[in-house]
Amino acid sequence: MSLESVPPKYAQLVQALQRRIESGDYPPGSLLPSENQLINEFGVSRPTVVAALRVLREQGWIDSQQGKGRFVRGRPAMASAEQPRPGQAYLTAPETASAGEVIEAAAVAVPNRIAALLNLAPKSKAFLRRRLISRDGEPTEVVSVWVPLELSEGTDLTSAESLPQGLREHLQSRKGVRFDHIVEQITARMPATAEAKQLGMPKNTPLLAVYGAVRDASGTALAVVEVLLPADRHELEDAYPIG
Amino acid sequence: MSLESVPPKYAQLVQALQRRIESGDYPPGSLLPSENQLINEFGVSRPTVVAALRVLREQGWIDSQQGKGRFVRGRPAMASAEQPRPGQAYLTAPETASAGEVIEAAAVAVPNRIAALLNLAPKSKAFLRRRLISRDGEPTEVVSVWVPLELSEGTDLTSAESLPQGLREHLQSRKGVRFDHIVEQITARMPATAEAKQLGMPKNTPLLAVYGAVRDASGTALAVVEVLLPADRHELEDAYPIG
DNA sequence: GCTCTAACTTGGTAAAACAACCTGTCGGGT
DNA sequence: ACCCGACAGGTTGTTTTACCAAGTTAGAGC
Repeated sequence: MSLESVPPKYAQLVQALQRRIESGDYPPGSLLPSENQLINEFGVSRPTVVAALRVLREQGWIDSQQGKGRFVRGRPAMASAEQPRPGQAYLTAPETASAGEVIEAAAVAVPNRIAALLNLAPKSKAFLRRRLISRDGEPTEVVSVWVPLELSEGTDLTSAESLPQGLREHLQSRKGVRFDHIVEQITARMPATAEAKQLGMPKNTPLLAVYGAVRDASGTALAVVEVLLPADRHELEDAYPIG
Repeated sequence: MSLESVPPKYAQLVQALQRRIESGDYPPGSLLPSENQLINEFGVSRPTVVAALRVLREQGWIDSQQGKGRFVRGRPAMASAEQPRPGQAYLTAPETASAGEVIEAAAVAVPNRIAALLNLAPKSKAFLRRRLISRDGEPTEVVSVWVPLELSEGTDLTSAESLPQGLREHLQSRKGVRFDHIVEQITARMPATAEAKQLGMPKNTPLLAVYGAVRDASGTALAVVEVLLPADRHELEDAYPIG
């Protein structure tokens, strides 16, 4: 039997048109062939053509205007720039992917900001796992993860060793929770003396602080990751389409 | 004549189902009525039902599984957090939407960072429009927009008055350029003495700086917006789905 | 208890029709 | 000659009917 399940026709059409746009066959700003032309050329029905063009429009490759036609926008610059957001890498990638040492792994009373993000009462406890990340032998970032106590039970988070598995996979397989989205807060403050010393930074330069609250689809907070970066050595970069 | 253009049927169905999910009529985890049930209840055809359910799935309201049915996930926590990103509001909304005064509007030599984002030679000139934004009578942010000289010609950017139109619409109608996406950089630094005075902030608290480079679909830089926020009074918040 | 089938589900394709919108052209009028 | 409206022909947007394919489940029959 043919195990090579062919992709649906509309998906093939999407790929064919993407190739033509990328190759310059359909340059940006030009008018795409009309629906009828595509029907004749590819030998498919109109719903199939429309389904393919809908995908392209939703992905940002083309614009459509009723009565005029569909215009090529070019390869969506976003598609390539899908690099992980600041804190996200530390949630999905295994700890062994980044050089660093675990400097704290225990249940502690949570700071106010973390309590708010986790929907916990102030001064209640949560499990904290904090690592000092190094690049080229120099300490560069402090990454902390707070997890509610009931979620940390039965996991390997207490280990002082680097986890060979990403936090996301670990919690998903052990506790059956599903990460859905992240609410991110970015702020800046001056470093405490101990922090400046840990990071080897001058104590008169600010610290960029990124807080990422991980939630499931219903909005329940599952974990909070905090990334502290010396602002003189790091920036946050990101790209997104305009509505 | 009836000016109240009715929304398409599939859009009405989307709204109806969203209301039922939000009201708890279709609780998260439950099975949505099958396509045939919805066809009978709403008196529409199957493609219409499928179109509505496709929108709901793409927006994250439901999950679908072939052979079993469609499961309610709940209101996507993202939908509400679709507020504009930090710098974006100043590009689309008219200046009159935010209280503030124009404190600079002239062609100036661009700083290095701006030159890099605009793909200009260092020390070349660009048009700068800078405003001091106030909330509740207190100055809170400095918003600067750099536009290449050739794009600023023939526009109202030189006016000291607040523009009644958004920068996006203005440049789009006057110069025919299309905003496509934004590359955003976030960093922190200490304020200059003049900046601290302008913003009425203590000079030992850091300044959050957001740089948004607006580009068209081909990646050509069209403008750069810089937002300066005192870190003790403002934070950046954002939400995004996990890949 | 086991298997197999029937009946359900969603996914995909085809053919047809109408509506809304844009852009020319061809008039008639000034 | 010029301007302006009507109109025809193109485009995309929406809706309907119909059929087949693939995955899941439950019950009939062994």
